[in-house]
Amino acid sequence: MLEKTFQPAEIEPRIDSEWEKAQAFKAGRAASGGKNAAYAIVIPPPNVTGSLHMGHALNNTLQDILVRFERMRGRDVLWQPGTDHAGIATQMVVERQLAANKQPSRRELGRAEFLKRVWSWKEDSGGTIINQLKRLGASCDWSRERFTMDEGLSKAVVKVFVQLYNEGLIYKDKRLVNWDPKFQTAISDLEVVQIEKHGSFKWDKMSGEPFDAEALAKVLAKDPSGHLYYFRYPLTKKVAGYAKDYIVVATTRPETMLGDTGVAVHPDDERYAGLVKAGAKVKLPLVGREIPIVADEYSDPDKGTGAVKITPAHDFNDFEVGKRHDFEKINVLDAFGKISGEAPETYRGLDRFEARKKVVDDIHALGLLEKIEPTGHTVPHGDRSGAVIEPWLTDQWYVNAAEMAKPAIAAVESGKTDFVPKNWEKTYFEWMRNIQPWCISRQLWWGHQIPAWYGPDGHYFVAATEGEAKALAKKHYKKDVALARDEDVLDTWFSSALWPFSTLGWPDKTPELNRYYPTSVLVTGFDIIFFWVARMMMMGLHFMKEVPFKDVYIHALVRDEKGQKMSKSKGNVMDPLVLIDEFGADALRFTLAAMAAQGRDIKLAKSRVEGYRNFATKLWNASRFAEMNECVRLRDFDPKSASQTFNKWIIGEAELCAKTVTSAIEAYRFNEAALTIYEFVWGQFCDWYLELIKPLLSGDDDAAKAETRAVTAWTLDQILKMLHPFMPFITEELWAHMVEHGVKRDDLLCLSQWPSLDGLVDNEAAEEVNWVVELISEIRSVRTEMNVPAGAKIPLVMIGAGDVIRARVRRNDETLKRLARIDAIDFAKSAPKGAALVVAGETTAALPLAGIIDMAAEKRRLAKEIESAMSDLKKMDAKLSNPQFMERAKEEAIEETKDRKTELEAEIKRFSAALKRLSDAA
RNA sequence: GGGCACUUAGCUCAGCGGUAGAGCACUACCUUGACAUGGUAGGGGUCACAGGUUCGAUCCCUGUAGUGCCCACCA
Repeated sequence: MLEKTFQPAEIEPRIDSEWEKAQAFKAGRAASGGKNAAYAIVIPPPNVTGSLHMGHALNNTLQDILVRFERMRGRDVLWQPGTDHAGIATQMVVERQLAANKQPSRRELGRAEFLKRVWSWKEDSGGTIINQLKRLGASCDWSRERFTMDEGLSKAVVKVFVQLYNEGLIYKDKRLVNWDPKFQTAISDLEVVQIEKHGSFKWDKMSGEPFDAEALAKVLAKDPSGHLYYFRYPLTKKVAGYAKDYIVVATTRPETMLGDTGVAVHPDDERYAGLVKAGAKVKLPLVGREIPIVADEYSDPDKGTGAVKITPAHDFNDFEVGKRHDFEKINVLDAFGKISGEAPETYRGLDRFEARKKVVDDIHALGLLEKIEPTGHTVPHGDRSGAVIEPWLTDQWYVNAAEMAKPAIAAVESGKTDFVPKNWEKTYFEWMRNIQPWCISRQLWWGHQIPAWYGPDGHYFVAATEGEAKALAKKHYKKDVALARDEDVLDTWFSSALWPFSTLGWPDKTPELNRYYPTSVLVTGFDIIFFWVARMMMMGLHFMKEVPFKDVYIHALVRDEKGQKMSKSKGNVMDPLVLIDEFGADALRFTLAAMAAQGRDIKLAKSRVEGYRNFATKLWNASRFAEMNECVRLRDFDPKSASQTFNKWIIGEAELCAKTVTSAIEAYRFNEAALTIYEFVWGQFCDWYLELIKPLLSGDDDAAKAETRAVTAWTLDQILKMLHPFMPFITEELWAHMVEHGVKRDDLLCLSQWPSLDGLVDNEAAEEVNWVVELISEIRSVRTEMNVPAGAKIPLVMIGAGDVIRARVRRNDETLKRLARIDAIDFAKSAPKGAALVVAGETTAALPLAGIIDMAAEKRRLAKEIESAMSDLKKMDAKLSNPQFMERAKEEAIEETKDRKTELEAEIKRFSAALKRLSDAA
């Protein structure tokens, strides 16, 4: 016997271990067939440092639905799992742990020892998220778990790097990068987040406001906070036709002036034309360097003073301007964001923000601070470190992304890869068509070390192994030399970009690679379209000559604990594991699926999860009911053999449900699929079918009873199958449980066959059941309105019933009596006196309640019914009397309107007659 | 500055060219032999606003307002 309540915590681990024992999710189980039989998804590899958050829960629930669905459809499914080494994140975790344990720091340990610690951390605690995914029910082929830094994948990374280098698609360049002074590494454009800063302080020297050093210190204490500082740069000599002996430039980053090597004005800016023509120079305050004033289109006359200071080593635009005018690039910052040796001595070693204060202070002391204006601007921050990013001049490795993007763009244009929903293509194209070189080197230790070796003169050799590099070096130098390997590692996303083929064994020609590439679909959030999807497209097309996936399903984001969308104050930040503990994995999964409408963010309400947990309980109890009534499945039961109306009806409804669910999942409309099965289970199977058949199950018609039991069992089977992708645990449990009582099953539900039902819909049966349902509902409604006690049994009189209705009533006598709480059913030509009227479609009935019911209440009810019907009728009439509607509307729309009109008229007639009778009686 | 969404019941969200839906919350009644994590019956919405297209708009188009996100720029 099933327990009375469904206990997810009790069954989930057991079911999970059964799946594992059976190796149910192993790829290649299904009968082989051609390549079309293969269905593959690679998991977006979570960080090894990660723990399951709502985004993972959603992402993996959707993948699992697809994968379980296709597995049941007989496809050979591979869901490839694994984790990402997550360069910065992991290195940070371990460094923090060292600090917490008062152990030597990373630098004190040295690279080799530190990496040993990271690996040991990874072995000990790197796998938590995998177990959390299992708790969610993710049916990955766990035997194939990969890690981006395992041997095979590292081999792929090296091969890709070397080949791209040899093809000229990877190169080394000295240019400005986004430098993170906290981690002392370069990061890519994508890892920079812009944060708005707004200043508030305003001061203008020309206004004569007093402004002393103390006031200045207060302002500066708040920086960096969005102030624009205007500095006077004195001209080296007076220029005829230019009134002042200085030029004013503005900056939000005063400390960079130490690296200024020019001033630019617009060529058409007449204010400064004389200065440019005269070849004027300024003497850079605090530094003393003489720097030129040049004309450059970059300068915008409408911004600031129209004259802009140029710091080629610390600003992306200035870098370009500097290149055009051959300005010197003076690097005034070091890797830690401190002022470097190239700046005047008094500033050296100061932190950049301390230097900022001192520069402004000193400029002010020199009388060269013209004004301070508040301004709104965005400041780049590292997405991981939160530190203010500095554009910094360094040597880094780059991928020529623009070149590699071309086939990746073409593949989406031609539909080889489709985005679902389609509008994400636009985002993809927009970024891909404006793609910048991808900086792939990181000054970290944890990651794939770049396979480049340097000779004594700095000449470098890119090769898969040190041996090969040595051979190259020998050829170059004509002798053996000592080589030093590049210290840097690759951007984590570099290895992630190879994931769809590296996990399948590439560069070896494995059977898996042949069978499962390209994969069927990638399921991911839009936040990593650029980081990951685009790069997998580029790498996949380049190395496999085929797209990595046919579809990209982009789902909504469940805003995370950072709280931008999910605000902590509202208390709507939720931990999936807590929800699983409380309501079960099935309930959480079902909730996420039901809310996964395309193109919307998901904000989760806990009550929703609770509601779907109740749904699981409902299913559980329906199964209990089946069990109690010995509804055991028959071997080779043929649903077409059913003869009872209710049975024929539910079988047909099951078919309709299965068709809708199937097509919805195929189209990635998860919410539609989930809600369809929900409605079928609760709204039809439980609310009506199980109630309708109770008389049959307790009746004496043994044949009908046997059939009904078989149909109940059969329908429950279809339900368990259809629901399984959404709620794998409870369905698997119920499926297994039935084995004891029914036909023995050899297989797990997850390996059974998806319902493919056809030709089972019986319209006559459906019509009769709909009639029964409507009549019962109407009777109940009238009972409530007439305040008939819920337990009281009352008589029912069918008014003016023809043969069809009489037959129906006879067939459903017990059902009607039971569900509408009726004690006797009679037939009459007209309603007895003092009866309440029941109208169900074309059927009229009466509840003779003389003496029980409140006549005034019944009159009010009838009047209300008439009023509402009249109002609807008016609308129908308006339509039908509109010649343009009759002329242009669709045939069905007109028919529908006419039918409705007829219906309403009949209703009004009946209600009016009833009302008249009541009034006459009174 | 460019782009993409969103605005529907008290809350969280579906939906859709032709009688507005779900979950939760709410009201009344019901411990009826599957289920109180339940049952029955209800209440609650001028589908942000203004125009337009259409026989007909919550749905399509344009605009307005508000909200959110992405990209770029920022002297």
